[in-house]
Amino acid sequence: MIKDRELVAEMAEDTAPLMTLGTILVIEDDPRMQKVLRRIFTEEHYSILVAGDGQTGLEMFRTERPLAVVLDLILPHLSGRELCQTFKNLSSNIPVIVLSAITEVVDKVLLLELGADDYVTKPFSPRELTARVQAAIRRQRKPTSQEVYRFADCEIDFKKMTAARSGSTVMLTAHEFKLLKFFTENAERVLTRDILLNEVWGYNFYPTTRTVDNQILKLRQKLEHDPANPRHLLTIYGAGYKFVP
Amino acid sequence: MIKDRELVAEMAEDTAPLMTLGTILVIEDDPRMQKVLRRIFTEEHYSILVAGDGQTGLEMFRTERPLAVVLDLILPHLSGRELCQTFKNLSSNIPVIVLSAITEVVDKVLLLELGADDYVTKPFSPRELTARVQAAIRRQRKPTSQEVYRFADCEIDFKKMTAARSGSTVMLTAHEFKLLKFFTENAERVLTRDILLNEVWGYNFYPTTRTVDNQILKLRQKLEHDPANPRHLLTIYGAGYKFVP
DNA sequence: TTAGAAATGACAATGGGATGACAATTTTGT
DNA sequence: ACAAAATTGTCATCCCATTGTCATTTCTAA
Repeated sequence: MIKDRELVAEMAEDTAPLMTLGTILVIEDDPRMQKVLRRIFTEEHYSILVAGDGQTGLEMFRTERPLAVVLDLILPHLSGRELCQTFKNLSSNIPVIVLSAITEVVDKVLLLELGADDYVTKPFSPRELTARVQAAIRRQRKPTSQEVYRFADCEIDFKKMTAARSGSTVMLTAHEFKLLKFFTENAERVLTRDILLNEVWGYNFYPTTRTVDNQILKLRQKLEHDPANPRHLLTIYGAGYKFVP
Repeated sequence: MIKDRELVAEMAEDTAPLMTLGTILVIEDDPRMQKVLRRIFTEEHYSILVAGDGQTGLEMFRTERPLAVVLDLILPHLSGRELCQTFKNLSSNIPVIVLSAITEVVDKVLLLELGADDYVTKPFSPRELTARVQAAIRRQRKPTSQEVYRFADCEIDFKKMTAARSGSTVMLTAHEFKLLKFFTENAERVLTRDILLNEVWGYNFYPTTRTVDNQILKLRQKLEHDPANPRHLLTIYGAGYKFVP
C-alpha cells in the first residue's frame, strides 16, 4: 500500500501538477534551505519561486505576483529588514513571513513594526511554517469572512455552522462545514482532491479519495436542489471539483 | 499494429530528431558512460553535448547555453566540485545534476552546498536520471503564476480551468487544459507529437499519434474562431504543432 | 503540372477509467 | 456504551480519451 503511494508520487513528478493553490516567493540564500522550502511548499500544492538575494527577489515580485513572501533575514547585499519594508511599500498587504535563526530573535516587536506579518524561528517544522504562511494568506484575503454567505437560494451561517436552502435550515457536520467554507473561499476555482485533502482534512492524512467524493455527495444532498444534477458543486472530470455560486 | 509502433521507434533512433526540448550538457570522461547518457537523453527528446573534461565543458557552456548540466564528479584536471561552483557562479540558476559513485556519497550536504540541484548515485536507472533532470529543469522554469493568459480575443483562466473566446466561456477537460497550458508555456515553438506525449501525457511509449491530433482538434473547436483555418494552434506539416498568440 | 505517397483533419464508436451512489465498517464524541 | 459521523468497499453508470476509418490536404518526384 505504501509502495503504491510512493510509486504514484514518483510518477506524478513526471508531469507538472495540474493545479496549484498559487505562488509563493521565497528569498533565501542557503541552497540547502532552498531545497527544503521548495519541497515543503510543493507538497502543500503551492508553486514556488526562489530568489537567492533581495534584488532578484524584488524583480520576481514585480513580474509574478506571489500570494506571499517568505524571507530569510540574513541575506547578502540587502538587509532583510530593508527588504521587508520595501515589500510592504510596494504592496502594503502582501503577507511577509520572516525566517530567522534563534539567535537573532532579538526583537519580535521590531519585526512586526517593519511590516512582517509573522515570523518563524529556525529550526522549524514544515507544518509550523506552512501553517503560518497559510494563516497569513487567509488573513489577508478578503476583509474577513462574512458571518453569512449567500448564493442562489442558499444561506450559510458561519457562526451557527448551518446552511439554509429556501428557508429550511440544515445542520452541517464539522467536515461538511470545513469543506463548504473552503469552497466558498475559493469559488469558481477548480480544486483537486489532493488540494482538498490537504486543506480541509489536514496535511499528512491520506484516506482514499472516496472520502472526498462522499463528503461532496453529502453536501450536495443538503444544498443542491437536485443532487443528481448539481448546479453549484460541480464535478470537473479528471481534475476535481469546483464551486460556482 | 504493434509492428507499426516498433517501426516508428526504430526509425526514431537512427534519424536525428526533428525537434528537441533543448540541450543538456554532459561532463563525463568515461566513453561508455557517455554513450549511455547520450542514448538516455536522446530518447527523452533532448539534444546532448558531451565534454570529456571540465575545460571543454565550460567552453561549451558559454557558447551553447544548455538547459541543464549533468556532471560526473570524478574528472581529470579540474575537480568536479570546483566545476559545480563555477557553473553556479556563471549562471546562478542553471540546474546542475551531479553523478557520483556510491562510495563518495560521503556527504550529500557538501554537494548541495556547492550549488548542485540534485545528485544521482551510480548505478542509476535511466528513468531515475531523466526524472531528476526534468524535475530540476521544470523547477527552474518559472511557474505560470499568472491567473489569466490573454491572446487575441481569448482568455485562459488557469484557476478556473476555463477558456473564453470573445466573452463566452468554455470548460476545458483535464487533458485539454494541460495541453493548452504547455502550449502557452512554449509559445512560438514547434512541438512534435513525441514531445507533447512526453510532457503532457507522461508517456514514454508511442500510442498512435491520432491521440494528439484529436486533442488538438478539440482545442481548436473550443478556441479557434474558424477551427478549419486555425490561426493560433498551427499545424507544422511533417513536424508537429505550434502555438502562436 | 500532375500523380502518387504521406501526413493531417474529421468524425464515429468503443473501451477504460473516473465518478456517483449506497451499504458496511470503523472511528469519534458525548 | 451509544449515537452520529467519517471512512472504506463495491458496483453501476457515465464521460471522455483513445482508436479506427476515411476524406482531405500537403509534399515530392516524375
